[in-house]
Amino acid sequence: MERGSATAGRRGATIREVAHRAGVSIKTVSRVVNNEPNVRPETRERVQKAVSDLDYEPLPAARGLAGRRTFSIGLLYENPHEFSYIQRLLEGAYAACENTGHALLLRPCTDDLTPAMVRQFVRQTRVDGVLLTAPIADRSDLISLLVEMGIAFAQVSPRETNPLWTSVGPDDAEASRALTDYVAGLGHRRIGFIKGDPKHGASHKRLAGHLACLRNHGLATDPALIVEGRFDFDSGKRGLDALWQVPDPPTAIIACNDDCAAGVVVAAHERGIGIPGTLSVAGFDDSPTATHTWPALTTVRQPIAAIAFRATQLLIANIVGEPPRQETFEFDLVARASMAKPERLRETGS
Amino acid sequence: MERGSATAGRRGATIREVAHRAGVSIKTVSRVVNNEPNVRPETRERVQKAVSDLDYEPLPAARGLAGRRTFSIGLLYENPHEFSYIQRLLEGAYAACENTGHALLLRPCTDDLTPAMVRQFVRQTRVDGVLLTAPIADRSDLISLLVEMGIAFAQVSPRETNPLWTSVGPDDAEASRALTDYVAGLGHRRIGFIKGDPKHGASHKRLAGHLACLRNHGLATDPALIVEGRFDFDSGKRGLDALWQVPDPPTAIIACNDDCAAGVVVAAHERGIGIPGTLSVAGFDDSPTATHTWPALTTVRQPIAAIAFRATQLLIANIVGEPPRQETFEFDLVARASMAKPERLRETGS
DNA sequence: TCGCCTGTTGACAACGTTGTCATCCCAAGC
DNA sequence: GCTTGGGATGACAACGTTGTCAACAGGCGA
Repeated sequence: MERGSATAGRRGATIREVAHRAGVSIKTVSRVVNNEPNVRPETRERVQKAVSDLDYEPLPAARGLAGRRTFSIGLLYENPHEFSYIQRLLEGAYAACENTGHALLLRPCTDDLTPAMVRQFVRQTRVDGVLLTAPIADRSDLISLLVEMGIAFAQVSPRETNPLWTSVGPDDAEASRALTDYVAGLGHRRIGFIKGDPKHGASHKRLAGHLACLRNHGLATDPALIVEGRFDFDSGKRGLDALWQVPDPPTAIIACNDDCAAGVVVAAHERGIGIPGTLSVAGFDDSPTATHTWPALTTVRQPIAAIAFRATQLLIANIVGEPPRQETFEFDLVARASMAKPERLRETGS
Repeated sequence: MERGSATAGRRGATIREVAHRAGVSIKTVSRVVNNEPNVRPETRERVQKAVSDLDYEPLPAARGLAGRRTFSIGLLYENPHEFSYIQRLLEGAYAACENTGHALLLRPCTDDLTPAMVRQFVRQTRVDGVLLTAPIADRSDLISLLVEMGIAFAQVSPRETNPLWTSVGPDDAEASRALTDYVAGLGHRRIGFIKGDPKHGASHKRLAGHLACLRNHGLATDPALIVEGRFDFDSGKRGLDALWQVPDPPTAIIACNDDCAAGVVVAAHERGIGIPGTLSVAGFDDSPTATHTWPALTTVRQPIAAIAFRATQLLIANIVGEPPRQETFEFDLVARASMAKPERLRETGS
């Protein structure tokens, strides 16, 4: 029935527990943790061992209160008028936070976000909840970790929804179906499809929607017309190269997103393929890129900012005890000049 | 010599002072501030008046410590491999924060960030310092506010540096001079220039560098060749339209950034102007756009992430008492297919 | 009239850390 | 041997808020 070490369980060790284990006062632990001078190397080492043994991480709130420092800095920036996927995400999430007085802490990463990194982020910042954006939203290792840590989270555009967790996303399968339906409706019979990064749930849903729609139209699904890709410009160029080697090449290509579609457009220009005369092209997202190619891209607009806003709202609600919810957002088909009837039809049609 | 109201000065009112002024206990203030039930409407109103009179804002650290909630949520996201200006900024700033255990709090905004909004952000989050990114970096009203509040800040890519404040940015004037030098070196004599948004310091520095270089080359500076613009695609299209109406149109156009240059390229395509045959085009930034146009853009690469990283480092150093510093970063000229010798020269030259 | 319940309010103890200051110890200088 | 000084350490009081629980007032039914 000790004083300090009573709450060693879920909530993480306190400075008192570290001090007890190292056989020093809490002040000395504080000195070691803050790299202050005047601690015997031997003592320092002993404290450091206790710190790592107990996986101690100082509580920012306590530090801030006692030390009159928050260890946080603000980043003010002005969004340009047209902005990228991630900026739209931040915009929506920030707006939701602003309404409720919550702060938004970023954790950008490149490919290899490990559970250990997420764990450290959560332990260090002590955020109340976490927003998991695609493709991270589908990382089951991270989800298990958060569940285990008891941290609320919300998935933005996950591959699969789960009634246990809150998630918000576009209806990618339906959007893809609508786009393919539009393309087939123009008279295209051989439609190429460039897949997205398999890490993203959207890639699979868009492919599924596409295939389902082809079946509805009674069109054969030639496997040669479905090629690998990523959500970037280069994969679009490679995609066109691959599709143009097919004996009977497509008259239209649906790329996994606008950046990829832009790659198709540029690669087509390089080969002297007329757009939309010889080849029609479409993308997804209605990103700035979509109107910056020549000709401008037919695409599907997803309300990313609104999705992030809603996900953040639901996350905050979940933190204060509301049950998790799953929501889906509407999309808009945006027809532009990159997509037209196939040449044969146009010649005979009018 | 009262207990609670001794520190009413700089640091902001505490709950105790509000309670004293409203003639209630601190607990009742807490209830009102947190919208808890069971407070007489009359009492609630009295407290609210005291809150606004004293401009009271609860201290997040104290709240977090007492209430076991941080009122903050984390946003995890994966940067695509090529990313925009702001994403590069965030990337650099986050990396610097990560090294020191600081948290990064966002404050995105659209055009109209007022001092009141910044004040509220700082009061609410209690950040130790603020990163001011272009174009906000040049807002003297915001700078005065921060100085007055005693909040450390660092400017990223400001128009002017000041030995009193820390600032980090690219050498825009020199970069612009180098680019114009390169263009003139190819033999272009009539060079169009599309200005950037006048809110950005970079716009002025780039124009100044351009003009200085023209003088060096002994080229006349035809005012008709300098047109207004913004840092976006549409202003590039408008810029080309304007420059193409000049009696003796330019053989090369330098746009304020890559998005703008992309607009020039697309507008040129629409008019059937060959690039780089009839018209050469260059941009600034080496953004993803630069390689997504056809042909790819000659541009100047600025190490935005590195700049943001360094600015954040210096800001944190400044917070702990280091003197402010001003630093400038190197640039790289990136030559691509959108820029070549003017046609006349090429015909006679080889 | 007496309880009892419910709505309102406040006193006080956390919360986990850092700042301040006192104490102790040891080596160096006289 | 005694003093002095400084490095190492700890006791204790903040820091500003929320949670807990007790106290109190007033309305209502018995």
